Amino acid sequence: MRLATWNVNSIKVRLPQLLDWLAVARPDVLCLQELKTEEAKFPRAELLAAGYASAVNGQKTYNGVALLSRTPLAEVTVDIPGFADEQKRVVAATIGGVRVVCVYCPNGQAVGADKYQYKLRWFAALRGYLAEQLQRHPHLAVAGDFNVAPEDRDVHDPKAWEGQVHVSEPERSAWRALIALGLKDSFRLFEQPERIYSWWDYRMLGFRRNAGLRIDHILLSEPLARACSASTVDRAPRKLERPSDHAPVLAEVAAET
DNA sequence: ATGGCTACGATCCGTAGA
Repeated sequence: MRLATWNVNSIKVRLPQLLDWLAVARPDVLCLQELKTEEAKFPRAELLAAGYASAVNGQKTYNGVALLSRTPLAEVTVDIPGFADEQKRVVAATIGGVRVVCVYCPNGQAVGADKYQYKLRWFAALRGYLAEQLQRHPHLAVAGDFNVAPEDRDVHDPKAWEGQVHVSEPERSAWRALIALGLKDSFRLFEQPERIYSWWDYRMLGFRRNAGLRIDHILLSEPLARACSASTVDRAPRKLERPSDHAPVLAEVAAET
């Protein structure tokens, strides 16, 4: 199974690029974030024509997530059960025996802001949810935009970013609490080149300078991690005209798991 | 120099992203 995640920053604007990328990269499953679109306006028919069924948790203007799959999506659920939240950030489904949870974790805005407190509360709720999901589904993948750069090597300029939102210790601690559930960062299962990121600021020629952060991740439960043969970032879509500020992240997991 | 871009939904600016 080729599993991928991509924050498209508006499904409406990025649909042509998404369709092109699906045809070339041919993931089996793709987690999408920041649709910025309600479900009624989600391009379900266009994606179905391209060979992908979808499960959507949409929202107008902000947030919004979807799961795309070449094979049927079963047991679809939305949001984090028991966590009251107006923002549409989670959709999950079972695909080919793998439970896939697509997440768009809060940005946090700035350390100490109300949105930062919300981010930390949200991560605590996510941890509880994933603990329960792991009990039920040993073959669990959690993919999406986590808005956390786990280590300094995931940051283009750690000194400039020190203590800032996305790298602050409480955020990294929340990340490690997910890892402590028994989830593996698929990207770090392998030797990787240095300075690989998944997001670059639109401003300041961020992409050209490779001034980025690695904040989009695919977490795998231990049985899936053992079956994982590769994990990469595909920078190609970020080079196009009018790109998303995020690049897709992929993980290859052997089919028989 | 603490900005710089992009998307959205409201207008011709504010909110949000990271």
